[in-house]
Parts: sequence; C-alpha cells; structure tokens
Amino acid sequence: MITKIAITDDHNMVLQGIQSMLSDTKEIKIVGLYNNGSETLNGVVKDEPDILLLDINLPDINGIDLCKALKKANPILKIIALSNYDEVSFIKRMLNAGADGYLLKNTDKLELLTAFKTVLNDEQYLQRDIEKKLLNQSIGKKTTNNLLIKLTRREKEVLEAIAEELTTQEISEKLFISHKTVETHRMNIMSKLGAKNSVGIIKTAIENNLL
Amino acid sequence: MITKIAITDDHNMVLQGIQSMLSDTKEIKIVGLYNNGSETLNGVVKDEPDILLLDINLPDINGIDLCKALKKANPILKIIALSNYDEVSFIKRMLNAGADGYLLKNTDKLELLTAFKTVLNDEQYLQRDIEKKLLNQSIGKKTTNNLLIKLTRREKEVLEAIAEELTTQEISEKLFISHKTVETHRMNIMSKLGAKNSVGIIKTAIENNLL
DNA sequence: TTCGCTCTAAGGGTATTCCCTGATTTTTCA
DNA sequence: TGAAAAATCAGGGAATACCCTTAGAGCGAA
Repeated sequence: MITKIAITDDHNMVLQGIQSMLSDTKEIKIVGLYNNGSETLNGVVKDEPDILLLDINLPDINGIDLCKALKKANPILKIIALSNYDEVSFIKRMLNAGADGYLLKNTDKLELLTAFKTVLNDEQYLQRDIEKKLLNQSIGKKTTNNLLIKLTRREKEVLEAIAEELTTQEISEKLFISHKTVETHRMNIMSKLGAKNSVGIIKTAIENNLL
Repeated sequence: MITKIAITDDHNMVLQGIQSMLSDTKEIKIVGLYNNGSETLNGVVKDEPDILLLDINLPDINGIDLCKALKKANPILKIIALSNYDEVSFIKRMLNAGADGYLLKNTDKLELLTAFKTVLNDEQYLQRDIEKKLLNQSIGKKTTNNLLIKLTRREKEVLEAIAEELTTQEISEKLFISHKTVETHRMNIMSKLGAKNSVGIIKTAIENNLL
C-alpha cells in the first residue's frame, strides 16, 4: 500500500529537500506541494493525501489556526507539524490544535519514515529531543519556568495593555477597574512570569508567545 | 571551470534541498556540508570552497559573528547568507559583517546559480524582494520607522542592561557611571525607538533585533 | 456546601521612572 | 584640527511602578 504525502512549506529548499529524501522510497508518493495556507486548504481536497507535512511558519496564516481548520474539514488527514522551533509552548499548542506529530527540520529520512508509520497507526509522533523536552518540563526539572504559564483572562488583558505601553492609570480606565486592581494583576503577572518588573513581563511574554 | 560550494545549515532538509537543486549542474561541485559554526570554521580550511552558503541561525554561534570570523580568516571566500528572515536590520548587519549575498530559503535553482555567478564576479547579490525592501526603507517610504535605528555603543549597553530587568541604579553600578547618566541614555533610547517607557523600549528592541 | 480560584479593591509606603534643562569632557571623523 | 557626535553628570519635581498585606464577592467543581 502506498502512502500519499503532501507538503506545505514556503521555502522551496525544504520542499526540495523532503522530496529528495523520499524519492527512492517506493511506499511513498508525494501528491501535493504547497507554498502557503490557502494552497494547502484547497490542495488537500484535490490531492487527498494521507499525511500532510505542515510547516508552521507560513506567510499567510499561522500554523495553529491552519492546523485546526484542516482537521475540522478533514479529521482523517494526519498532520505532522514541521518547524524550526523547539519551544515547548509552541509544540503544545500545535498538538492541541490537532497535530499528530511534531518534527524539527533537522530530521533525517529514517525519522521521517518512522513518523509516517507512527501517525498512520493513529499514534502521536514526537521527535526524540522534543519528547525529552516535554518530559523535563512536566517534571519541572528546569528552573527556567519554561511554560505552564497560565494567566487568567483578566491577567491577559492587563498584559496586553502593558504591552501597549499604557500606564496603570490608563489601563484602569480602559478596563473600567480601579488602578489598584490593575496593580494587583500586574504583580500577579510578574510573579507568574518570574519577572522583576514590567520589562521582564514583556520579555517573557514575547518569548513565550503570550502576546 | 568548476565552482566549489560548501553549505552550512543545521537543518538536514535544507542541506538535502540545496544538494538536490544543484545535483544536475556540472559546473558546480559541493565540497562540504556543515551543521554548525565550528564545523564550518574547520571545514572551509580543509575543503577550500569558492562559495559558502551560510545559514544565519545556527545552534552554536550567530551568523553575524561567524561571517566576520570566516571573512577574517579567508577574505577570498565568498559568503552568501541564507535565512528565513527578511528583516532589513538583519540583512544590513550581515552585509556589514562581510557577506557577499543574501538569499531567503524560498530561493529556486535559477536564482541560486545567478547568485553564484554574481558573487564570483565580485559583486553583491541580493534576492529581488530584499533589494526592494532595502530601497523602500532607505527612501523612507514606510511610517513604521522600520530601521535606521542607530544606537551608540553605550546606548546598546544600557539597552541590554534594561533588558536584564536591572534598575537604573543597578545599571549605573554595572557600567560604573552615574545613575543620572543612565537616565539620560534611557531617555535617548526611548526617543530613538519611539517608545513611551521601558516596556516600549524592550518591545521595539526585540522586534528590531537589537538584543 | 465547602474549597479553590478569580476578580475586585484598598492602604500605605518606598523605589524608580519619566521629563526637562543645562553643561562639561571625550571621542570621532571629515 | 575643528566641528559634530557621544558620553558624562546634575538638580529637581511629578508621575508611576513596585511591594506587602488584607479582604469581600462571585463562581464552578468536588
């Protein structure tokens, strides 16, 4: 049985690279190559791949939303996220969005084939290094409180307002609450993010994609 | 005459992709493939490529420093920077560091060959889109004060200290200057970056790769 | 219904930032 | 070598951020 693969990446080099890796494997057939989100959405309907290798960083839409949309339209399609980044927050969100696997672009042919087998078997495939990272993180080994940063709805609103360079006073007016409340939220955010001041909040927030 | 090419990229897919693109071109010979900075530094001595395709985002060293080091050790070597990013600040810094060309990873075979020819001819090669961007920017079309942000050496030091979440007092102790001086620098940085406060400084600094 | 979390708010104090102005010295570079 | 840019420092005041503690109301889950 032949497995039909499609690939989405805005970098031709990567498309070419994967094609080349898989060219001498008989059980694999590449049925679609897409450069962006909209091509992918249309393409998978036409080409009916079994597995989609999906680069997360696309020009027209972010990987998380695209992954959700694809899975909604076609739950049978297996999606393996492809990324340069091994940030835990990112990975978690992709998996939550329905991705069946997560690979970094330093993958080799063997791992690619293993990943295909695994997801076709309805299991989740994570690159070795990534699995380790997720484990370490959930055990809480690292002092770098990498993730698990859970801000409440209100805290997120305050965070965004801080990022807009608003003062406490301005934020309180924007959210119709007391400036004292805003301060409390800011303090709690600082504490959750391990920041010493608002600068630290913004740094950590950006690093962890909270904005 | 055969042109000897070496490639540095930590993503095997990209290595494979470029190899595959160039495999049927007789005038090109790939003499080295490196995964990181140190391999590159050693490799180019041994393999003596004419041109190095250098990915900017490497695990062990940043592209700018590596480019400088390579050019210093071997000024004849042509270096074409390879990147996912088309941010003007980045490009400028790579070119300042001695790069002879700048390509995004969405490049195709034709452009790759054109780039080779151009740099071998002692000219600078920039990808079409990038050239446009640089032009637009220098004309000052965009209101987004995209770049031209020129911080002085000292301002950069202060900026970095701010990013470390230090207070003015702490920064002054670190740099052995008066806290008043630090404040002056901070004010000047705010003004240059168009920020309302330190949060804005950090945001803009991160956006513009000043950190 | 109790427990836990969130959101709200306040008091009161200290530390720091932000802003303006003005000035001297040092460095850079044309 | 002279002008421009950069780095240094200062005073003083208003605004804001930071910090700690306490506490009531509302809501959803155990």
